[in-house]
Amino acid sequence: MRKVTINDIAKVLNVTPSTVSRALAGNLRVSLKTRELVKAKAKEMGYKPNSMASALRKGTSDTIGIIIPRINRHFFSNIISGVQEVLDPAGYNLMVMQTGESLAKEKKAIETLMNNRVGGLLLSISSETQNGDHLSEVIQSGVPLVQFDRVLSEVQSVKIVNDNRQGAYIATKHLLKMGYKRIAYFGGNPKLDTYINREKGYKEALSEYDVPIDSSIILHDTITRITGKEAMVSLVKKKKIDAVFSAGDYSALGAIDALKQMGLSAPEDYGVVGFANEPFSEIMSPSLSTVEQFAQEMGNKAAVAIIKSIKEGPMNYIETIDTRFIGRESSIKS
Amino acid sequence: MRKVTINDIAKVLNVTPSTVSRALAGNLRVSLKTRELVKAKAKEMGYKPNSMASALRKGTSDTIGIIIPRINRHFFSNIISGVQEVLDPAGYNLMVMQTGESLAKEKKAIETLMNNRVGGLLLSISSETQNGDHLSEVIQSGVPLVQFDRVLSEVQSVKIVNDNRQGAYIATKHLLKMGYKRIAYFGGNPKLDTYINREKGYKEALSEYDVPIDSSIILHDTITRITGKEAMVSLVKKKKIDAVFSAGDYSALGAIDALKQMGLSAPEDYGVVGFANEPFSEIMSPSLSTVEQFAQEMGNKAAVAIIKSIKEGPMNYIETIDTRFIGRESSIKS
DNA sequence: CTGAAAGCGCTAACAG
DNA sequence: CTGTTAGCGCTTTCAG
Repeated sequence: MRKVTINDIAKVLNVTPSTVSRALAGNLRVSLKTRELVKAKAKEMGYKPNSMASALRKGTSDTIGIIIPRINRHFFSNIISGVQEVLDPAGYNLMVMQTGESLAKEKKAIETLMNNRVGGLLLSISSETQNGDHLSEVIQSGVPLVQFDRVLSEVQSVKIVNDNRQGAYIATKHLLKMGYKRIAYFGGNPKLDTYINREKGYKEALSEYDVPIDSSIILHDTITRITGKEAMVSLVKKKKIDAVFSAGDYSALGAIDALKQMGLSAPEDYGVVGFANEPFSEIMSPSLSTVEQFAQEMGNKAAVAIIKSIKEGPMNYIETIDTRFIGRESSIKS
Repeated sequence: MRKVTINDIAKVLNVTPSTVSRALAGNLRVSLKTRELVKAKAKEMGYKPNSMASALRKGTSDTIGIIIPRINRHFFSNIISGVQEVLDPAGYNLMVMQTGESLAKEKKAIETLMNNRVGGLLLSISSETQNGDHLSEVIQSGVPLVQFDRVLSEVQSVKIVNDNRQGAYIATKHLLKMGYKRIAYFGGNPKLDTYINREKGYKEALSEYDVPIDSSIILHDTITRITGKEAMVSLVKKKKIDAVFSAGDYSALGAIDALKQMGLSAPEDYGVVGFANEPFSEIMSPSLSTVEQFAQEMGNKAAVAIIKSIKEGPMNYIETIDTRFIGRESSIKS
């Protein structure tokens, strides 16, 4: 049972393949009558277009590639969801690649996607990625690129990012308003823009409240539950702080683990605020104050941008998405 | 800057495209010397194979399609991760489609994937899907199919499933061992095999302990946090139960919400066990006893199966993955 | 061991 | 409004 092609339809209808192709594409240059005739026959014969053939001929496909560090992270899977929300009705498909935070895998993913002649590329770099050397091929080939969340500022492309500075700023300010004064910062990879900006926002809030910045309570690579817990134990023992703003919910959770273990509690003894609004943050006890990032929205915007770039050619601008502070038990003193 | 093709390389080297093609593919019928020569030249010229052209010619691609209800569910994103773990080193790519639990979208996803001439199809059906009519095209075309987690038993294909019966059985048995006697069941869509089997396991355990099965405390479509909470409130008020085995962690969480709201607690007043080992289940308070499903492993197995089916032709067998019970605070009386 | 030739299925000038 | 022609880039018989 060979697949039916446009040639088969053409023969049956005594027209040429071109006409069938045009009719199927809804080209107005073919008469309404033949258009409908062709479409009906195609359906009747069970015709399925061959995307490969079309893509080969056109030199580009309706598939968009997306590269992310890990798919099983709530934030990223929601972005994907948001991307598909837009791509799907527009007739584009998504090919998903994960880097697992490895630059080598990122390079390979880009290569594979380019070999597949994707119509566009959505990228959130791995934590190992330091520059855009491996993207030159993409740029030169003219395949539109949209970076999101973790972006390389040096690379020309649309960039969709959270306002990490603003999010950290309001979170820290909230702690200050609540009366906490010696607020530690738990950050991630200090080379990533994401964390650089969160630290910036944190410092900005402190300065605004004339709280001196103490580098001994500003910690990097303290972003997991374990490292957050260890850091908290140490800081509490040294009596250095009365609150933590953590650039991630997991390390904030670790901080709360530490408090519980030491017989202390939030918000009474120490204030704790996280970042990301992970699902567990609402459910844990005490519930965790945090900063919500609109992943779905980021996905939507990235998708809209890539479609626009495909249609109108590569663009180059930054779009920033506001975050929202969510006050919960861990930081609100009654 | 046009892309360099196999013809370009052939010209430069004064050989034919066939030879280049063969050399690049590592065909042993071409001399080692030319093979290396071609490869070197290809690299030098920045040759990138065109997957489309190859796929068109061969009639099938190295892309595998996967269809899932929602990507932003911990369970499914972990499956994808597991799938890629295997596909990636084997040289296959993944195209991801979501149905959002809609049959119409599932049909469309299948069509798109078939139009893209995927080499194989991984599928976990939507909750709306009742039969495999829409899969006949896949089966007939000879594209290998592997179903996972939510499967249609009538459809011939490899099927990778959790042992839902066994998971529910051990979870319920655990509650019985802890001394709970009147155990409610919170289930999902009663037409899905997944829930049918969980209910089966639940009943099996009860029978084993000579506990009569009471259909008034067996609830379906009670799988969200909200519905779980409502159901729990109602059952507690009626004094019908002393424990719940919930076929999902969210509804178990809802049950605990209900208890808290009524000034009751687990495990003292009521025992609660969930299913899925969602990340929050460990973090919430009381921590939730639950059944762990090995999503990553399921992904691995599905990927292995699809590769095997691609190489050796469609197969038809069921593979069951054991689940593991995790006892936590919500059900362990001291 | 290499070449010649054909074609996968579709689209897009160009012509009429 | 429709047909002719050519070709996207690659693989694969069939020859030699």
